[in-house]
Amino acid sequence: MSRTKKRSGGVTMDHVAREAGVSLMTVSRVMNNVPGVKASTREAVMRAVKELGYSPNAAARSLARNGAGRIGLLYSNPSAGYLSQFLVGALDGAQTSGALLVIEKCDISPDSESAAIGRLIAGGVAGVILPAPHAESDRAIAALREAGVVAIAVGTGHARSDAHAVRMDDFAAAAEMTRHLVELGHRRIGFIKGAVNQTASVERLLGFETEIRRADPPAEPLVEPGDFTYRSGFEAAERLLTLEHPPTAIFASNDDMAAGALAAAHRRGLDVPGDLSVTGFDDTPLATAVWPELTTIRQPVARMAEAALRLVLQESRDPSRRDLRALIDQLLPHQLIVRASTGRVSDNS
Amino acid sequence: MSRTKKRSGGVTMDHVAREAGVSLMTVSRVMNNVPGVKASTREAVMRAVKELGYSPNAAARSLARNGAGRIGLLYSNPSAGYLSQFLVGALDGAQTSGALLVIEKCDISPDSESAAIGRLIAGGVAGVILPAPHAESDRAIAALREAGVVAIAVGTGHARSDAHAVRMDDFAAAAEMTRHLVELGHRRIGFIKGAVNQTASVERLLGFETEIRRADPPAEPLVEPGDFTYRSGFEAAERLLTLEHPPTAIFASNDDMAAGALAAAHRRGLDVPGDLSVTGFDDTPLATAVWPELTTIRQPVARMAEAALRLVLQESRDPSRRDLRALIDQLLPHQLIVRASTGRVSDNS
DNA sequence: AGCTTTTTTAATAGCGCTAACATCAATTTG
DNA sequence: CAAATTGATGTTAGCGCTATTAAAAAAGCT
Repeated sequence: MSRTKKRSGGVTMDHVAREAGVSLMTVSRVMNNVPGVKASTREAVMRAVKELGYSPNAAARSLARNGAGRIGLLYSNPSAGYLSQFLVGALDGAQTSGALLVIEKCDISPDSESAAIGRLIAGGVAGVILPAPHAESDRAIAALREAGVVAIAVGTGHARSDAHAVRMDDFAAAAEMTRHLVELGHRRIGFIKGAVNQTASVERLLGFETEIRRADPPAEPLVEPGDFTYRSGFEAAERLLTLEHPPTAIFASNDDMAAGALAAAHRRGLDVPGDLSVTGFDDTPLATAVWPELTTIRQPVARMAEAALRLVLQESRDPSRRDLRALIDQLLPHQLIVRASTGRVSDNS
Repeated sequence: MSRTKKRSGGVTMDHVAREAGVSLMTVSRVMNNVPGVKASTREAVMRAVKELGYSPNAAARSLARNGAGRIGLLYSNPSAGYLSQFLVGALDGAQTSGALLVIEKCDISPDSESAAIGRLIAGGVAGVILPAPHAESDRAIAALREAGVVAIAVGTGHARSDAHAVRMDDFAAAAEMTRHLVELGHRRIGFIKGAVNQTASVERLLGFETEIRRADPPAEPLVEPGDFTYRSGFEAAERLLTLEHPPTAIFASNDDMAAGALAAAHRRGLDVPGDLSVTGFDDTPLATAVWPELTTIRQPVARMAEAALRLVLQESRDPSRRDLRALIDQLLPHQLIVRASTGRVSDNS
């Protein structure tokens, strides 16, 4: 008696149905774009929806669909830019497609990963999106497969034989970046590798080496290890810059390491790009938060997340194809972003 | 007939109840820590839960609770570090407390904000968390109030009279940072302001000025405008460093602007911290991704998000207090993080 | 013992939505 | 012209969980 309305602002399908003068089911059909509704009816429903400001209740939908449309996302790497963009993309996609994201955190240890995967499976998700580091985990993917859950690897270096993949062409992008440097006249080029357990790192290195071999006049590659952290980039650059014949350009496998290289150069009093060109990879927010702003490769992270979401949804909808395993490998376009950190090689090197 | 189990991995309360030999409702009570369950029963249920790897279905729970436990989060500012940390904190909290996060994006325009708020309300959330820029929006908070939805402002400069607040003490933190610089011997200190429409910016400036006035021997403040972007920090620093008597330290109101100041200093060939100390604010990942790493204030973003979540949940549970409006203002502790970007003032300045 | 008061447990009715089937008119066909 | 075929909509039965009410068991009182 105290509260007149059960819930403020709770517009349900029932209201819409009444307003449009149709049955509940028709509204559901319209909301899900199911064919077999007369155009005029559909329009009337749409009008009612707009009128009442109705928006479907994701929880109820997920429940009714019995888990289809509920999809998991495993993350571990709160590495600023990447995760943030990825989450935003995924959330966006979830909103649009009416999916329910179940986001599960874990750290890098295999145990923690397994536990998280277990929780996801027990939670009854239809599919799981595995970004960056987890996309390489055979164990995780095997567990998912066994449970009959669709797995999507995002950001791996190449397609997988046991899961769908959404990724970019790391090889081509690295080659493109290398060509950019070669065209600027650089012939002694340092390369800072990424974490070795990620296939994307390998592809980037391969792209670099392949393109270097093509250079005419020939170019000399100077490869240093790294692990995608700022510190490792700093240290690798220090090693490169203290060589007897230091490189005139450094190609770091990601923006964090490029920022480290930048710092190392500045510390030695080198001007970028006057004395040394530096390039990154990924185009995280960091790329434009350092000086000079980094020439880098734009990885369409948000779009990848969205694509992954769509893919899970689509694949989990019809279980028929599940075993035929027409594995999908979706490649998204990247882009070379030339900013202020690269320039023509100077004469006095 | 083809699929033996309705859904792979779908462990429901029913299973747990059967396993533990109790009724469904008892399991629910145990899961929600409702008192009135015999200890031995509770224990048996817990064992069954663990045994079966049961985890409650957030969607179903949200539905059954009729929206209580469904809480909204409005974001707009994909500014890398902050959002990422905030989301992680909120998602974490949601997981623990069994809430269902409804995340809604909008851009900075008032129209877009109103629309997003409208969707949230129509979605029947019990409360809405408003981080950084939206926390200042009177319009948004008014709309929420009117709909009877609990609003929590996060990261404002001071408590609000119309919404609960979760925040840090920007004034005290800025004063603390200023004291740090003064103690290092700096007497000409530049300050780069944050966006003027955020009260936190004002508090930080006030904290700075108050502490400056306390300095003995007296110190001279040099205040420049900024808007929390890297570029504005760069430009403000350029202005400061081209003064006839440039400052020996620059206190930027956030890390992005500090990174800009760092770049400006490097460009002029200044050594940090040898010739110039630079400090940031927030301790975003950027703080450790520049060289030298920034002395800054650690803002417990993730914890703030979690606290906000808890607060919404708690407040929305009993609507009785809703009108008494015992507004809560929860202050979370910050921390001065001293890194390599600040040092004792040099003699030859 | 017989009764009321406290615990503790069980049963029932939805929350908002969708899948699957049922219905009913408007066609088409033998 | 009755029967079979469409196309558009309506009905019914849950999805997994929680609130609420009813019931049973345990404990306290005269």
